[in-house]
Amino acid sequence: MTKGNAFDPNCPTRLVLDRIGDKWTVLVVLNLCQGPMRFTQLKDQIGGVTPKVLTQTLRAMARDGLLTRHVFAEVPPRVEYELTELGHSLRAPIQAITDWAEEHVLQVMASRTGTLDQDE
Amino acid sequence: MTKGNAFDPNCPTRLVLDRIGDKWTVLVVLNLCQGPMRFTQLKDQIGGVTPKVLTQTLRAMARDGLLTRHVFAEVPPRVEYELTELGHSLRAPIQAITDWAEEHVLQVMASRTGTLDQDE
DNA sequence: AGTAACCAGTATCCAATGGATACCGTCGAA
DNA sequence: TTCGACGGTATCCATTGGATACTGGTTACT
Repeated sequence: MTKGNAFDPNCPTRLVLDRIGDKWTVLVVLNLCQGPMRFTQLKDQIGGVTPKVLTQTLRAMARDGLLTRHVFAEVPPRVEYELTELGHSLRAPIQAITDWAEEHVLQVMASRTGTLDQDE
Repeated sequence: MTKGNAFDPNCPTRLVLDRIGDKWTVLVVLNLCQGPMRFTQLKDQIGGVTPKVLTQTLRAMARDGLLTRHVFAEVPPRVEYELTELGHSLRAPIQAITDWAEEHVLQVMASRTGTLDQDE
């Protein structure tokens, strides 16, 4: 459908782009690739995320069908988040982005600090 | 270097992730892939972006070495933005993301609206 | 002569978002 | 009895994003 006009703000692709463009979403996917995980575990893994924001992220991702939220009726409470098939399918493209980031971070940092002596 | 710990907030990969995770950055790259472009042209192509934000985005991208900003001493003024080699190298991973978005947007929308009758 | 348009932005203001911090209830362990 | 684990909320504030209006030099139009 309407290939390439993610430039149209009404294009649904933009909505999807907004979600997966989210910093935390990317990190959540990368974590959950390895299997289901609990809230606190996730929070500890992903440095710097506050519980509020993590909750928001997870809820939004669940709403979009990227992951499931499974509450166990236990005490202490246990909630597991697990990628859906859809969520798993995001892994490859996200990996492409993070690979790029890791590969080129030095160039970016060099450019950012005005050090223009990168010759790669 | 330190593969996989984009989870550490101090990891430079996070910084890069923040930039390329930016909605407008992605759209700018996609536009500039086809060749250099002027400010207004870019603004018109990318629906919904305000000049202030576009300026911010372009400046940040230039700072990070993703594109160059070429000012022509003409009147009316002309400023051309062009991807650097580094910027071009971002195309593939970004394309992977947008392709995913276009492929799965229906599933996401279906999940979002609660319509669970999506079966490919 | 006056005026409007072009271009690449600023300036200003307001709403939404992100993030820091503190707190909650339930239960078992010390 | 008080503490900690767990999975979050509640509250507050700073930063950001976005909408709208404006600038200035020149040329084209009326």
